[in-house]
Amino acid sequence: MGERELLLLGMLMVQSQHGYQINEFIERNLSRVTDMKKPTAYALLERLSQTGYVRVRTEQQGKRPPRKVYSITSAGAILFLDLLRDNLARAERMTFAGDMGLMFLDHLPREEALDLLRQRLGSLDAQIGNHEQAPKHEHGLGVGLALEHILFLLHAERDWLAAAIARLQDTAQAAGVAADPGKQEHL
Amino acid sequence: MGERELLLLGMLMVQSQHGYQINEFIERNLSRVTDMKKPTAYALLERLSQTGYVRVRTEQQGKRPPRKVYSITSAGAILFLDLLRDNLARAERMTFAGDMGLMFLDHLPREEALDLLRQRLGSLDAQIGNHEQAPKHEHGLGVGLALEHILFLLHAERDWLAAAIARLQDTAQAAGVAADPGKQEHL
DNA sequence: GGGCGCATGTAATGAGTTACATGATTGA
DNA sequence: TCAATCATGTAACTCATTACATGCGCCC
Repeated sequence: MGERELLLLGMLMVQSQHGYQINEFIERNLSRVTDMKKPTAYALLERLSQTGYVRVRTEQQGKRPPRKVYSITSAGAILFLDLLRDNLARAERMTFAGDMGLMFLDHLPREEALDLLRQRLGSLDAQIGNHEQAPKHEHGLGVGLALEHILFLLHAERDWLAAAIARLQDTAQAAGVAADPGKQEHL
Repeated sequence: MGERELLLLGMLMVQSQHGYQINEFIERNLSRVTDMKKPTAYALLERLSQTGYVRVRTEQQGKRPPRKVYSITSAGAILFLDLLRDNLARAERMTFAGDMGLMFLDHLPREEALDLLRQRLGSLDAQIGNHEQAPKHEHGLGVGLALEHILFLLHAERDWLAAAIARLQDTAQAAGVAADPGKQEHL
């Protein structure tokens, strides 16, 4: 049981909601913090209700499609706090898909590798721009913190990448064109 | 097709190897960069051989268990370069499980939340220590880069967390004990 | 003789995504 | 009248993990 149920339970701690409403909120306001998709949320809500952590009541407004309104139970509230404590105390291990490429950098001509990394830098800048124009404080303290955290890490990543590119340019000039593929046996 | 096949193909670009050897190397030297498990690697190698990207030959040394030695094919080398270019150029979107907790920070008494975050900080420090004592340059340029990258991000994360804790301590003192849970509707 | 290293996997399970399905209502 | 919004899902699939299975050789 992980972040996703923490998110759902947390939203239900604030107020009872139906699935569509939850998904809307996530898509509109939390798309930068989570990538959970709608069917996942629906399925998880269903499971949480079967395990007694949330309660469901079906509601109908006029002739619109019926809604399933979820409320958190007391067991759910306890679970929420447990998951929350655990999540706050734990530092997730970091591994990045982008590091695989880095490891095999030398299999490409240095100039091409640099071009590709510059593309990476560009798309990183785009992400940062996108984050920065997002409204900062229309959510609570916590959401603001999380958003700020991501933005901070995005900047750190950008800085590192820019520095790495610069270094690689230097060593390329210093060493001539192609590095000698001498010692293998350790990548 | 993602980082994992890039890793396997990359290792076979350097030299032909059998599965056990690959898994050993990953476990010993790349455990900080990837979390791929053995059965996954075996299964992926099998699939790569069925799709023609690698070639297998079975080998026996004395009476030890027979080995399956994998070599990359020309199609595999092309795929490797494609995956590599793609990986280098792309900036992965960042989302962190740890941000879920941050969002719901205010559901805990401020002091407890701070304690938990201090635990997170501690485990972060442990990770950093672990990384720093690892031998730096016994691998190629690329692996060194990747390792350094992770370490850098770990430090950034640590710095941010320490600052966030400090800020939360300040606002806690300034605002008295419990923040007013006034406006809901937006977490 | 007991445990670790070598070397390969299988089976069961879980988590999550994508693409699709349905059907009424509201607004331009 | 046409598209978007509301509201719920299902089915098929992919990807990866965990736990287990097997059996010989080597070293203490």
